[in-house]
Amino acid sequence: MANIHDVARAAGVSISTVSYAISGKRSIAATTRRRVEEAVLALDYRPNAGARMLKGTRTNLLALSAPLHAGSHGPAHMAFVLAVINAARTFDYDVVLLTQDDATSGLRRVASSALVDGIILLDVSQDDERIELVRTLNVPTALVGVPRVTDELVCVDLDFERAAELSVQTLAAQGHTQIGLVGQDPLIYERGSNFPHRFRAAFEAEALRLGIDAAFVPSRENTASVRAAVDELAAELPAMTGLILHCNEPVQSMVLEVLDQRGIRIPADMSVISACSSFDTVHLNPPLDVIPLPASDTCGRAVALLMEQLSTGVEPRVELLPPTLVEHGSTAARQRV
Amino acid sequence: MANIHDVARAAGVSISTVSYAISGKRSIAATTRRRVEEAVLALDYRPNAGARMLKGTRTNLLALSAPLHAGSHGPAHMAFVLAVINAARTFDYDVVLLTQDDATSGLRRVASSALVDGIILLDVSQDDERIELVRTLNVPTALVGVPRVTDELVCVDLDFERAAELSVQTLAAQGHTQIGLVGQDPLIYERGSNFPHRFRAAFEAEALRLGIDAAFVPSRENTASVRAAVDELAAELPAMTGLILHCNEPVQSMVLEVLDQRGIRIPADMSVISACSSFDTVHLNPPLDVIPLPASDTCGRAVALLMEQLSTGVEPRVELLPPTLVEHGSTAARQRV
DNA sequence: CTGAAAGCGCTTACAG
DNA sequence: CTGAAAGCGCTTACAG
Repeated sequence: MANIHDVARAAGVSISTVSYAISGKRSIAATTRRRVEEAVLALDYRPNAGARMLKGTRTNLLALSAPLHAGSHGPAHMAFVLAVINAARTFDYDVVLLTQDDATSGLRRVASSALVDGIILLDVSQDDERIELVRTLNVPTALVGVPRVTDELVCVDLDFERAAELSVQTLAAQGHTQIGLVGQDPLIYERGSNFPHRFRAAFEAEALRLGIDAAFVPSRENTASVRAAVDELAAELPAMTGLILHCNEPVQSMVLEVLDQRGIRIPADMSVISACSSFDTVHLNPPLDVIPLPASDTCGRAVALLMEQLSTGVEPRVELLPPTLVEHGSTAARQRV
Repeated sequence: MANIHDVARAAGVSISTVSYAISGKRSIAATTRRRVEEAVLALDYRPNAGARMLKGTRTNLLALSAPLHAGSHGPAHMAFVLAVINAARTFDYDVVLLTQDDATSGLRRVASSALVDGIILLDVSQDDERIELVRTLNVPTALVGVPRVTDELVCVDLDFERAAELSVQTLAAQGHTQIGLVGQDPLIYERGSNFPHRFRAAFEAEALRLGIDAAFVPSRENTASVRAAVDELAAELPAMTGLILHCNEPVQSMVLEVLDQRGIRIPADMSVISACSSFDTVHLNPPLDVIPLPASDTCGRAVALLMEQLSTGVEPRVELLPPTLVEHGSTAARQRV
């Protein structure tokens, strides 16, 4: 593999000129620059990553902590990982993926060996063990998700409270007076993941505020559990005509299947909103109105804030992205009976 | 962050002694070693990753190329990524995950900057563009999957041909004479992914050899497509009593749902085998006999062979792991009518 | 059993 | 506009 000396020799310049020509950190005569560029191309030169790291500038590597928990949903998980990697690449960063159960030891390892310039934490729970660690690590960090205590942290997430309110308001404005919510796997609530709680609490508060009868049930990812969940909602809310789905893709799909089996038509008999979904709801049958959870937006913003920390610095903050509702015809004004 | 000089000072030894005490590459007096270990612990010292890389020994980083294609199945994909990371960690390696569409540029980047010691290629297609690249890169590489031309490559995979034969043989031995195969998403066949073709071809060849009537249909991941697939098989094989599922988890689940709706009981009316599945089929309803596709085995073996290349060297080879059948009661001898 | 020193390949003040 | 040189933090022959 060619090194900077090879390039310098080929271009007939010193190694500092090569370095500056590549980094652009000082002005170079146009002809010199061209000669260097040609040599770089001819030798397929790329600066040695270790040497760059050692000089203490940038490693161009960031750590992505994405532990896989019980109840996590593979595709959604993957979507966030991909979103972080794509965002990182736009800043010329590569990503070291840490997934081991023992999340803190991996972070400690890559941070204290100065392997990475920064850290992205995914799937943050309310009392996440990683929070305390990154406080001590002194490595720039951005979280996707909001823990209970956010002091000194940079956090990005969809505004789940607003999303819940928007869901309820939309259905309430259409005249629905009994609204059900199918939630995530119970495991996810138990583990202290923050967004399901935030969504559920805001759902119930907003329903109360608007005088809506509301009921919530979690559901596991299997047909029996989904069927039981739907039946439980129907029992609690006999006149339910509005349904909010805050669960993963297979569960949403199963809910629609169960409604179909029960002869419940969408939106004639039931208005359905898919809330905070990181997949495309037009592939569902029928396509669902959706408040998207855009992995690329939240992760992109988190990566951007991380990059800002590396350069200019960033004040600690919690950024909540405003939810929007995209209609696909699965809600309608309530039929008067 | 403490460096090796800090540790040397704290332990009252030279930096070379610190280095050797940590690496164990030469014998050290027990008391000296203890002093060094204490200093390392006290200062929370970890060698600088860049400096290690620069010395040209090991970066302790490997690149995982896992492009996400149309038709890829999220959870299965994730399972393989996780399996590689877990295996890498057992060798004290971290993983840089490359997922961009432009797979070759990422590999070129991390390889020629000497960021990684080796490369794992996932989801290899028959004429994968990455193959030619890694041949020129001169970086140890192991593939999970088998391309059309395997010269000079180290490849690991489940033996899909044997798996197909084992599926057919098992059902044939039970007296089934008409056997259907539900395959992957058509996109996956079009893209030239190798294992679906290998499985399908071996399925048809083995059926022919045993005098079994066989039919194959691909299926997309939606209920309508699955229903159509099942009906097509039933039309082609009116006396079908054996069914092999070589498709992702949701599709397998939908097939079972459709069979249930059609009043077809498992295994009384239909013996079903889940082939090369990377998920747990006991959660299906009913649980299915399965030939597992153990991501941890194939990926673990690929990583192990990569590590061998880094030390002793490895002859190019194609290692096909033998399939096994795990019974869960979804097959039975054919009912004579 | 241990230490002094070279050198990995860069980046960046320092000089001109 | 360009070059010579220091130095980042290690590992590893070389010496003793």
